Amino acid sequence: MTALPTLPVPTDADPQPPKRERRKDARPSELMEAALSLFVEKGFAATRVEEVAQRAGVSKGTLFLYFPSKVDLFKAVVRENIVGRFDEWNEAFERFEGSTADMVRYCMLQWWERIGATQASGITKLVISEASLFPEIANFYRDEVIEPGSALIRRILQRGVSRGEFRAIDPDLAVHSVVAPMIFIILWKHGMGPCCQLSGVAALDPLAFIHHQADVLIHGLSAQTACAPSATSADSTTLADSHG
Amino acid sequence: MTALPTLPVPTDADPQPPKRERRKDARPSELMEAALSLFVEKGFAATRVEEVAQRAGVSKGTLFLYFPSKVDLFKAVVRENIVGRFDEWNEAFERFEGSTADMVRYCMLQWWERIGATQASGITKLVISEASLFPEIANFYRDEVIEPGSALIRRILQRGVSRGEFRAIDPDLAVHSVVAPMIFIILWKHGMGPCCQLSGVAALDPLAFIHHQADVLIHGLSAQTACAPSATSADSTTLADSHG
Amino acid sequence: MTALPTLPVPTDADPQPPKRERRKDARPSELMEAALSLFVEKGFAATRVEEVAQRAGVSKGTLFLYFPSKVDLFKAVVRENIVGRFDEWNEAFERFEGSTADMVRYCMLQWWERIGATQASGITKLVISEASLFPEIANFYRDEVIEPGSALIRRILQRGVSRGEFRAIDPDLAVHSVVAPMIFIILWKHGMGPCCQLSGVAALDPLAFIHHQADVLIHGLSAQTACAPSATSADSTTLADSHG
Amino acid sequence: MTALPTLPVPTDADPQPPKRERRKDARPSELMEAALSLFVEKGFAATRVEEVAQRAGVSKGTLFLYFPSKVDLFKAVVRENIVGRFDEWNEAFERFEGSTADMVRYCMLQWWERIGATQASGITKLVISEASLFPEIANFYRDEVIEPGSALIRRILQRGVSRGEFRAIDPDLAVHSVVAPMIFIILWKHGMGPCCQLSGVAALDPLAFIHHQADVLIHGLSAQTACAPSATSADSTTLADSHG
DNA sequence: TATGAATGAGCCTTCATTCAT
DNA sequence: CATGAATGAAGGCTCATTCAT
Repeated sequence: MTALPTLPVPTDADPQPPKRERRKDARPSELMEAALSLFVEKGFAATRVEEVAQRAGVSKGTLFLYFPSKVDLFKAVVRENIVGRFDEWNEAFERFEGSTADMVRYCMLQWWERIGATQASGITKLVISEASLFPEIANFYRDEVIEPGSALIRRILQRGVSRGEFRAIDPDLAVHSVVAPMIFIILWKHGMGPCCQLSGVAALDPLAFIHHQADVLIHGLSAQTACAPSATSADSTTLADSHG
Repeated sequence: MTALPTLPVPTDADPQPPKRERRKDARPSELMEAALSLFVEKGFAATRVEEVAQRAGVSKGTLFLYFPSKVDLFKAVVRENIVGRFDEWNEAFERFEGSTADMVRYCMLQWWERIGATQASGITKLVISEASLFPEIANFYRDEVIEPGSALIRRILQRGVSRGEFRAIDPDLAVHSVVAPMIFIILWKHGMGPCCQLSGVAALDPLAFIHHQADVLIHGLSAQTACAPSATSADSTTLADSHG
Repeated sequence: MTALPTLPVPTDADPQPPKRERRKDARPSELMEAALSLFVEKGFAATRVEEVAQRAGVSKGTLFLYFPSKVDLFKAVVRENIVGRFDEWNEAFERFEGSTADMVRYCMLQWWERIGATQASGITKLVISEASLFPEIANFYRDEVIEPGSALIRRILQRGVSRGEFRAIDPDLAVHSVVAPMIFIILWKHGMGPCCQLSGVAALDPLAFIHHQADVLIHGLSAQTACAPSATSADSTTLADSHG
Repeated sequence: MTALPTLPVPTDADPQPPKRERRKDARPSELMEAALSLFVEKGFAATRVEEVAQRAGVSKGTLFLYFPSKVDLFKAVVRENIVGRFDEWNEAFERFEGSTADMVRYCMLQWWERIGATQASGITKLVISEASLFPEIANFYRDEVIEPGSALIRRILQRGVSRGEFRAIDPDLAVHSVVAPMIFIILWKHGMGPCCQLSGVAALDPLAFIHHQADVLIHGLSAQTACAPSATSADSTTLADSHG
């Protein structure tokens, strides 16, 4: 501790002018990464391109060297983060030999690992939030993500029904039962979560919730249930209607 | 299940449009109504105050007579439309004598009738989408809606567990199982739905889905299930890991 | 001269903040007038909208209240200053009973009074200079100004030929002989003139030149010329060709 | 008229394009050539340096290796292309022994061949269009081209008057009568012509017009005219006034 | 010397907000 | 109170110019 280093200690205010680096290959992904986090955080309109450039460590002009416009940047971010993992998952589905219940749980966990827990989940939040402003994006997302994703889940559920593991539920409705918790997690993660401290009941541990939800779902779809809910269901519907 | 609240429900939208007789008392709410639909549709940033004024049938200047700024208008819209019906619903819960399964279903249907199917559902979409830009609003929403709502649902689920109707699930997690489909419905209704034609698997009939989801949920939570999912759960985790 | 006025002498730096005046009707023409002079002076691209607004005594935003874009402002300026005086002139032509020589001179002088000497002449300079950037404008100008103007002049010249006052010249070529000096005057007036002091031979007195040119033109077209230029013409052509 | 200058005229454009062998000596002129055509076509402001570089087959950076700035490039282009052939033409004038009428026609045709029909004519268009933005250029052009050119034409006309071939016109005014059609041709060629199809009366055949204009001019200036235009002139002025 | 990625000042345009009427 | 013309700060985008390679 006696001999203090006399090397010029870098002060907070960086004295050297920002080096003008030439890194053509790295720029687009750097910019998209910066854009992704800002878009997710603040929405499309409230994100300024200069801020994106700043976060990527380049100037405003550089951004426009790689993306013709802010909208194009947005589209690129969406495209980049939507990797068609459905082929891979479809293949896994074909080879899978265990119970459909296991398959459902496996699917949800995989989704969490590959999508939910990553930055890519921000895209979903983004698309849902800005859908009305970018119908083109929304349609693109529907075609590339929603439809194939739903189709895969539907096939899994259908398998369960066909093999007598699941009750004879409407697969089109059941698909949403699988998707809903995922959307829920994403929105909590990117919407309410970061900005207001959610404690107690409102707090959300994504992985725990996924496991729980898988349990509930599998139980709920299972053919081996003793109770007969149909009568109750009819009653409550009547009740509801009487109030409508 | 017998005694259902038949309180006179105040309809939100005044049926006769008072075009001629324009009381200034009505202005704020007319403006907020116009603002709500635009905010929900286009988000905060993309909504222009002039458009709000136009839709409310007044001039741009008049809007600022009632709301000091666009942000204040936004906050007022959210505050005004966040109606906690939880007192009413808590009361109904206390008086309810039927099965907890019925109560869960009843709850979800009521939510759909009173919130989900109305303009009020837009508020949720709004708050979730804009939460990061308005932490104050997010906190307010958490305190006024999320916390009391979650508490109510938690009490219902707890009742089921206590009375032996439901398995011994973690009520804090199960709450999300009830909320997730509602959030999902809202976001589909206000996000993807209006702007891109969702067909086939992706299409969503809210009421049908609520009924389906109630079935799945009640089955999934029911104590009368024969199968033991714990072992399966362990297996599938292993599977997931081996595949990851 | 003894009692000096003690009224507050307005200093150069206007102390009162620029009054916010409401003059909706006057704005467009004020803006177009300011724009005309600036466009003529500096060209379209080099003229900044802020400068136009400033010269018109309004803010930048106000300009866009009346003209959707800079291009639209430009188009409006052109349209506004292109007054079809051709109907009036055509009518005068029909009623004219004097010699065609008088008619030609009258035409040129009228042009100078009504167009050449006014701001409107700047439009021609503008259109010619920026034609390639605004083909739409150029076509518009051709249809609305060049074609009808040429047609009128052609009719006048044709009258001279028909009545034996003028030689049997090609009217289509002769039209340009009338137009060329006008264009020349305009370009000198708005191009070289204002920015470089032209003295001696290069100086240009528009009215004197018009009178002179009318003389030359009338003499040149006149049927009562003794000399025979055809032979000379042929010779010189041969000469020119031998050099080409 | 007999002895015409048969000097070997240096052709401007190198016929064989040296694509392969790119000497750096050629760069500046290649760049200026590219710049000239673009400046003429689109004006100074609307021409992008990158486009100039591209057309010259080099990169943007290279351009700035030879010209410090866009303005400097512009000035260089103008300076380089302003060729005063007045020494040559003055010499030809001294030696000329034919009629002044022939000399006038010869002059105009020579101008067309050497200037009007070549790229060089674009310079005039350029200078006139951009004069107000570049007063320095305008003054330079006046000194190098306008003044000597006018002086030459003035001497020719003066010769005609002195020898009794022409009437006693004001030579300073008559100079413009010679110049005006040339300016007119240039502006039509580079301004309206390329961007809007001019048909019928508005169409312009430069060479035919030059011949026609030479005829008219020579007739108009000729001393052998019988009619007395002065009285007519006075009348028409009165007419104009009474109509104005 | 030549390149072209990077820069940033400057421009057009929008829109929340103000204020004279 | 109501209006809507006027304002000006702010943001998207361009392009002349610089500089590391």
